[in-house]
Amino acid sequence: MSEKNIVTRFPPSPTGYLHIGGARTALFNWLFTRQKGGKFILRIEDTDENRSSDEATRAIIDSMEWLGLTWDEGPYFQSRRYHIYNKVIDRLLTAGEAYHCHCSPEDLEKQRQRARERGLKPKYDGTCRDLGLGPAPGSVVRLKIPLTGITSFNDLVKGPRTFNNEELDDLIIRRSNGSPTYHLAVVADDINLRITHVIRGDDHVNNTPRQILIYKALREPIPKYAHLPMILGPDKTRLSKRHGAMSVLAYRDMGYLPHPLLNALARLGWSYGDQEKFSMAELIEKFSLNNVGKAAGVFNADKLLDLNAWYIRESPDEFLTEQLTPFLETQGLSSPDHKTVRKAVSILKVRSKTLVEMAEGARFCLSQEIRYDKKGDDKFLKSGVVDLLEDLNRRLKAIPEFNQEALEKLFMDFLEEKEIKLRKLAQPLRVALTGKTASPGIFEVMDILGREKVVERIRKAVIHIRNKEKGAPERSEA
RNA sequence: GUCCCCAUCGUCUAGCCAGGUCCAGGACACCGGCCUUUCACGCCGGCAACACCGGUUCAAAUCCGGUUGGGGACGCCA
Repeated sequence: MSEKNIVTRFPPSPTGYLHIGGARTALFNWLFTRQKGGKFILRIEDTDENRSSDEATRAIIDSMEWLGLTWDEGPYFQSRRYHIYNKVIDRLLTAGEAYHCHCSPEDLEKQRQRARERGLKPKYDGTCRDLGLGPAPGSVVRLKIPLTGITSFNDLVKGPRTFNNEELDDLIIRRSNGSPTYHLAVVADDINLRITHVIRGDDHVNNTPRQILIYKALREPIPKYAHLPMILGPDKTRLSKRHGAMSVLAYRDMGYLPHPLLNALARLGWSYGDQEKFSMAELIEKFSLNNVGKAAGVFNADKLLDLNAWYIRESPDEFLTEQLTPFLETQGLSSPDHKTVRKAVSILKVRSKTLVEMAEGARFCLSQEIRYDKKGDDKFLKSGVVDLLEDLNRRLKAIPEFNQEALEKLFMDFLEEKEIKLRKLAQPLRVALTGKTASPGIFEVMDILGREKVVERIRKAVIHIRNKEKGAPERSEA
């Protein structure tokens, strides 16, 4: 098979948001396909009307778009393709590969119960298999699975797999309400869309022989399979809602960039020697199913955070400024002053692990009012620094140029004259200007605020200290 | 219960297929130190694993068997 003809698909069911497990499956399909120059298809498996929703579909598509996992065809919706499935089921019926079954759900439950009691695998006992029954209200269609023999395939991740057909039972392919079941719809669609490689979660390994048997009954070529190990929660159990923020959109809203998320996901299960960081181009170039591990893994949120911080540090200011905009808005800090935002980004990016943090960090220069942190207020805004601050303010008003270079010079002279260390002045000043004890460098802070705001905030801090002392006489120093 | 699969630091993993170069390497986290105007960044150092038991072999993280632990499948869900 020419690699150019490779076709893969990502088939989420819209029963909830896209979580990181699904995102990783999508990513691996996407990387594999982009590397080979093939076609990647998005297909929405919404045959379960009760559990599917438009919101979920929307969330999945938004997630894929945000991640940049572009698809070449689709999205196809299974709910609109019943004609395809019906045709396939009829073909199976006509060929004698499938049959009508009149057993009721209650009968089946009893059968399963009995099998369990005898220590056997619960499966359908084949009551209607050779009865030659026709369709009837409440009846279903089942596939005739070979009673003996084996079904095997070579998994691109896990190696050769072989299953005894005796372990399988005659699966239902058409429900009593006429709709196709999952296995039938998947196979019919994969045939229809000419899928060549099925890359999916580990939980489908045991489904694979059933699906292969449908292909065989149809005499259709069987695709190649690659089963990815599961992603587990921190408690090593299957990922679920109780594991907290696992939705792709939640990561977006927490201020993560798509690239580090993808990078982290890629390294969960796949590796390329000791390399940890990959550009998207490298990921596409270096990805290989051969290097996907077999063991399930736990998603390492700390590592993602570190990666995110690293990508923020490395990203161009302009790009980050753009990315930051929605986060400023949600914090009520939106500013038309693009230059200030960009300047803030440039000094904040080295100390922001997420865009949320960055937006928070930009507060001091985008908000008119600042509030003093209790801790910083108590510790640094004390009467002892009033003279210092007032003196400093006089000089700040007087210098001709208000920029970092001039400020550093002014401070050097000032500190020498007062015979104090910079830290002695920087911390109270930092609290006065930003409200916090931690911020970018004090000269950067002053530079970005500009003379007017700096002078004003120092003035306010002095007033604040005086009021404080007046209201509650200072206790003896500890 | 039945069947299938998996197993290296707390976590992600390299090494395993082609046994010796591994008293096991990297990353995150954590703990020290340096730098320093705070917070970060950066740099240096540290802690920490071959699940267990047998076998094969001159030699096993690597091959084989079993035990234990974990996961998955067994739906008219996907």
